[in-house]
Amino acid sequence: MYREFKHLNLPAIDAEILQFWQDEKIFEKSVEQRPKENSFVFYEGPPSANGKPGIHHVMGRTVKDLFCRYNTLKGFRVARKGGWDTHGLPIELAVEKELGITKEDIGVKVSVEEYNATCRSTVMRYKDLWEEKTRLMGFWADLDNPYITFENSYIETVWYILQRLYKKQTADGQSFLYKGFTIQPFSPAAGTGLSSHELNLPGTYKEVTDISAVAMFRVIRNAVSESLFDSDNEDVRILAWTTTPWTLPSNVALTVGPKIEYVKVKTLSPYTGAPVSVLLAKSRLAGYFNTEDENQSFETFKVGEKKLPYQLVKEGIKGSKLVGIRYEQLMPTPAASTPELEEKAFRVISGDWVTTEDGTGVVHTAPYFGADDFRASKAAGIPFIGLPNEKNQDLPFPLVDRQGKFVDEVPEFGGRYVKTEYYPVEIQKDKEFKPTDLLIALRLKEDNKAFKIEKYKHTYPHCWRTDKPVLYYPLDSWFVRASAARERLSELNKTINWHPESTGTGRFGQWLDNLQDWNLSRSRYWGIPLPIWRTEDGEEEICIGSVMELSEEVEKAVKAGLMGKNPFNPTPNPSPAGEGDTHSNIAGEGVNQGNEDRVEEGFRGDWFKTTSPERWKILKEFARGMRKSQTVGEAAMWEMLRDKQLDGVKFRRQHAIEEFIADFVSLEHKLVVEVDGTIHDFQIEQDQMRTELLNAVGFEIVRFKNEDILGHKYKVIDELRAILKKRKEELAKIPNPNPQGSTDTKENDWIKSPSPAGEGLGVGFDLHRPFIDDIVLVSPSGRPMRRELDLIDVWFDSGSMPYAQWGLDYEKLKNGDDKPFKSPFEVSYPATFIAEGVDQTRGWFYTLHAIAGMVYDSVAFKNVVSNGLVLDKNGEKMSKSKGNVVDPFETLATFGADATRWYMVSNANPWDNLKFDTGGIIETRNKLFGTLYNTYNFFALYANLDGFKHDEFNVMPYEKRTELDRWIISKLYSLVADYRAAMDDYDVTKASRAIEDFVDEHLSNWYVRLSRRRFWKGELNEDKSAAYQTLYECLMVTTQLMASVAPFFSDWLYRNLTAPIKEIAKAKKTPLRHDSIHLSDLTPLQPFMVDKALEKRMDYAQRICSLALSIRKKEGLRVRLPLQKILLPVLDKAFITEVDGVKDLILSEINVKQLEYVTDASGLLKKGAKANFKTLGAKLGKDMKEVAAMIANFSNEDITALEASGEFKVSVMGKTYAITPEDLIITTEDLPGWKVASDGDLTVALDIHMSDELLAEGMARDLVSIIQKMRKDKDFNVTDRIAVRMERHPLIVTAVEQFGTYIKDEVLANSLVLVPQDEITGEIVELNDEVMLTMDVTVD
RNA sequence: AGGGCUGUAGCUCAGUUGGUUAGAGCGCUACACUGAUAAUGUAGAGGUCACCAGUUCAACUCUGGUCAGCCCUACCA
Repeated sequence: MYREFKHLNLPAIDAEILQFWQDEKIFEKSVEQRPKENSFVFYEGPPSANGKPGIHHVMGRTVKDLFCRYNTLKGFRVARKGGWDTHGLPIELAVEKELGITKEDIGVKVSVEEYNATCRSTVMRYKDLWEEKTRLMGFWADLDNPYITFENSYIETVWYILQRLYKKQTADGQSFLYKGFTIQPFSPAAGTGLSSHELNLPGTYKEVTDISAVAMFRVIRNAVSESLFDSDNEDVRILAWTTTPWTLPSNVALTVGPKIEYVKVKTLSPYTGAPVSVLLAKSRLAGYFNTEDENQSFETFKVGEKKLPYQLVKEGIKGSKLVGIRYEQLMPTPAASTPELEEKAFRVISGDWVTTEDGTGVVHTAPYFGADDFRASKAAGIPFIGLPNEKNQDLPFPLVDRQGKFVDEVPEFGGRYVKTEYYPVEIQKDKEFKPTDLLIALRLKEDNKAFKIEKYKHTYPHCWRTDKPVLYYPLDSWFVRASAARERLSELNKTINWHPESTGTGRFGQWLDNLQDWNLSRSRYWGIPLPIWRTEDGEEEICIGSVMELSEEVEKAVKAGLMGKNPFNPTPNPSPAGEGDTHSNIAGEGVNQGNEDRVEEGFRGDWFKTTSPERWKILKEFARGMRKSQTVGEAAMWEMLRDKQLDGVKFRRQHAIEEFIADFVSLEHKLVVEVDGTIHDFQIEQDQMRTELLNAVGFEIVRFKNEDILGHKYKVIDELRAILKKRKEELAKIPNPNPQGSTDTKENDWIKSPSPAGEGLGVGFDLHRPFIDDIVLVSPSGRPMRRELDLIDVWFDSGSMPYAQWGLDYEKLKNGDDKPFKSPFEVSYPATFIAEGVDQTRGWFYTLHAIAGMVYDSVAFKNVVSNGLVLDKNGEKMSKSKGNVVDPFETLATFGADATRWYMVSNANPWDNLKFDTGGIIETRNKLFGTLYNTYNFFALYANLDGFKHDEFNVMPYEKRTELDRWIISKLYSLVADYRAAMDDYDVTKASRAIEDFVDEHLSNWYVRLSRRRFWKGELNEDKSAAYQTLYECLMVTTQLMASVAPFFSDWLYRNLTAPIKEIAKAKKTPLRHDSIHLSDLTPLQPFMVDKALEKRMDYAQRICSLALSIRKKEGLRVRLPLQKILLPVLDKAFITEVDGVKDLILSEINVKQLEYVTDASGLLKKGAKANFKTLGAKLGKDMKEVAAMIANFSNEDITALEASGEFKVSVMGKTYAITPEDLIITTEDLPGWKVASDGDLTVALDIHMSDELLAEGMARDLVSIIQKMRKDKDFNVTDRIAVRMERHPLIVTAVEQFGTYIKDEVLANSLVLVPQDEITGEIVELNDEVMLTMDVTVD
């Protein structure tokens, strides 16, 4: 039996199928049953579980899931390893908000350890919700073994990638990973760079009034500039405007817009009256000159007057013509002068970004203090101005230091702050005080270098913390030299199949073409540390590529005495020199046996115990609270001790030891430093006891009072130094008190943070800060190297995912494998397909591409679908503040996953923004799922009645089936072809719409409607069996095609359809043996099943029926009333054969007795002709219109003549054209005397004359209809036989007499009796609006 | 500011290499059908294809510009 259902309940289906998938491990099977070597590689872009999943994630993941499922059906093995993105600013910000701290407080109020531990616990906060959503929406991914970006194995693989970049060199020997600088927002007041996020905080941009200056740069006369000079002694200057006069000493270039038109104006210097010729953009003239003053006398001008006479002497100078002109440096700093600068700088260069909205159309360019300036100068090969830098000849120190002061070498202004706000308030208020910008402006005036000095109001960014202006300033960063790979990346991109294409060529392609170096550095805490260790002077450095390598380097450092112990024990790869082993294997062994001076750092071994883990936890909580309420003295002390400031000794703050919390403690020196606030005066006894107990476990205690610290800082430090030295010596003498203990280092060792389970090296050691910062390596020359404190951009994390998701394989690494990643990397690279939001274009898409391109000269993905945003139904972005966010759980629970998924991909292309409207889901549910469900139920109902069971071994050959059957089969396989083509092209919208169309238009509304009779009429004969088989096949194939987008419903339907034959199918291993549709093989293309001619025929039938029905409608002739004849004008010979094939269908559908064709010969047709513009256009050109009008006026005879002769000549304006039948579209306009309707080239005419017989038959049908209705109202079973008695009404007598048998047959009546009116009881029914009659229907 | 996407019926969307009646579904109005019935059919109303200019015999379609919405990037002398 096939299962039958009362109502469609998609959420219930979801639940049933989810359970089934879980019980039977369908996902796992669907992957594993496919051969490994036939892999379709998918990469999951890792989401962050830090935020709750939204409805847009359902969108993104639907796209991902459906192509994976589709390719699974196609026979590919599609592994989908899940992943989690765990680093990054959003997480840090969330943690900071939670802890109530700012970035500045990290390491002060909260230790880096704690901070990172909180990050670690926060990132997975909503993991459960994510997993639940993933499950409920039917996104198949392996979430049991996800890659997690904070795990050591992930981190070390990223290191490996970084190391490859570090080792890779450009043609001219530059490393792909280098330290450089960029111009970044910088707050001298806070002494820190600001992230763009910080710059976007509200209130950052403030309106301020600055001194602006238009400076005059004197042009040097030479071959390039010659054309600008009119006379020998002419003083030609270029005008450039700035709102930051303090950057003028750093000017190295003037930037002009290449397309902007410039003019030369003869005038006088407003402040000195000296004659001068100035260059500026033509459109900016009005900003500096008044037309009234044009050509006024120069003689009468006096300095200080407003009316400045001028003369326009040269126009039409394109900016590009000015490029290369040299000028005199405006404000030289002799100490900064170099031959290179003199040779290459102080030139006019070109920049597209120059505008003429403000200023003079010439931009003063000081590369150290503006990002655009920096780029433009670099591109033009202009050196930067500044003081000599021994370490890097190419990059001198800027003329402004990090405090925001001019360096001393700057004449006249050295030592001055560049912005007024940086001065203490008292100084700013001083009457004599003048802003530096003003002083500079005055100097320019005096030197005849200023054209206009004025106050200027504009918005300027301010540091949100100090409220003081921000400077753009060069800051150190590590970069990936992506610009060196620009062309190659661009080339590789052209091989990628983008959806939509425009993203690949447009947004992404253009971005690649203008690729800048990738700034990797982030001065943060929670992220992957940069694996570069450097000596203090930066001369020696090492880039680490694995934990194994790090371990080896640590071994060297241990031997050199820079590290106490290697935390990466056991070393799988012992250092070649055997002696290293003695003090690296077993904890505690040998470390402190002599050799006292080498111990400077952490990892002194495990011989000290602090307190029990349980107790420690409680104390830690307590200590955290204490940190927040520290005393002034404690704060001051911490300022001195933190970050190993005191001789590199690591101090911990508020650390728990045994039962106590020590204010400060150096564990390696076993020294506790207590700072006594006022409360200690009242608890002398407790303090005493505490001291004794701590002494007992080997700690020494020093106490300071608040006032000691506040008053005599340096004395305190000196004292501490002395004590530390003493402690060191003492400790060296004490043998290890607990050599056997602490083997259980995982539990006890505070060094180790809760590191996730991993494998291999360094388990238990967290590669994050601060722990990694404790590792000191030794340089080849024997000097200590410390880690560069930067973290890397989290985008690098996710871009490394193709490699890091598997981790490093040390065997391969040792063998020098080029791609030393664990299996199954070799069959998992590059990705065949990825999908992500379009906002990832410059995010994940880029980082994947860039890393793969630079590291392996390969693409990382071959096909990519970028999906758009999910907006609310009004097209507005969803946001919590607007309250228009859609809860994905609610949506899934209400409508089910399938309808939601289907709606999302079919309503609009995934890459277009989706206006999410639940109304659309309802529509999808009703139209597609409802229809299909009805169709299935219809099938199940009758199949069960007839005892039909699909038999794979006894299928009727297609050629034996009816026209209608063969038609729907043809349509079905046309759909298969269209669907596969669209899906192979990653166009799921097209594919899903094709299915909708098939199900609704063809299967339900045509095939099932016309076949209904076959299912419920008569015994299970051949024809009926064919109908079942055909419908079964349609349902089966359709549901499989739907399986990718609607995995639940399709599996449910598949299981219902196959349940009755599952046993046999399994036994005989037929295609239907699979338990789940997701394990089946996609229906192959069946070109032989597709019969386009048949489809065309049926299309005729559908259109003819539609036209005939519309005539009936117009004439008020109900369909039950049979008509005698339909006439079809014949336009070409094939038409007759084509329509003949579907003649019976048409006749029964529109209830007409016969069909006749009318040809020209009949003389009945009235034809019309229209120009076929497509063919005529080329022929006629301009005469098109006239000829078209002529053709429209063709008479019947003209057309007939043309058709007969095959040619017709028309002449227009003296030209003669030959028109062939192909140039005309001939239609039948009318059949005089008939009721006619037409659609395009198709016309039908109906004979609407009635006869008694037709009327009787119509009446019989009306009776059938009314009896059927009564059967239904009375809830009879479909198979019940009945007895019918009805009133002998005069209008029905003929019908009953002539068509009695027919009626009985139709309504399954054993008897049909006409009874006089007064003898009948029963219901009074209304027959076709005319007749009221009494009727009695009972089960017989 | 730069780059990208989108703009077609009240709503959601199709619209092939330019070709003369610009389509579908929903919604609305009217009617019909009824052994799929919380379905279905037919008909109707509803469009300056965002706007302007150009190319062309012919533009929703191609080109340029404008406007609006959104996304990404950048923040300016």
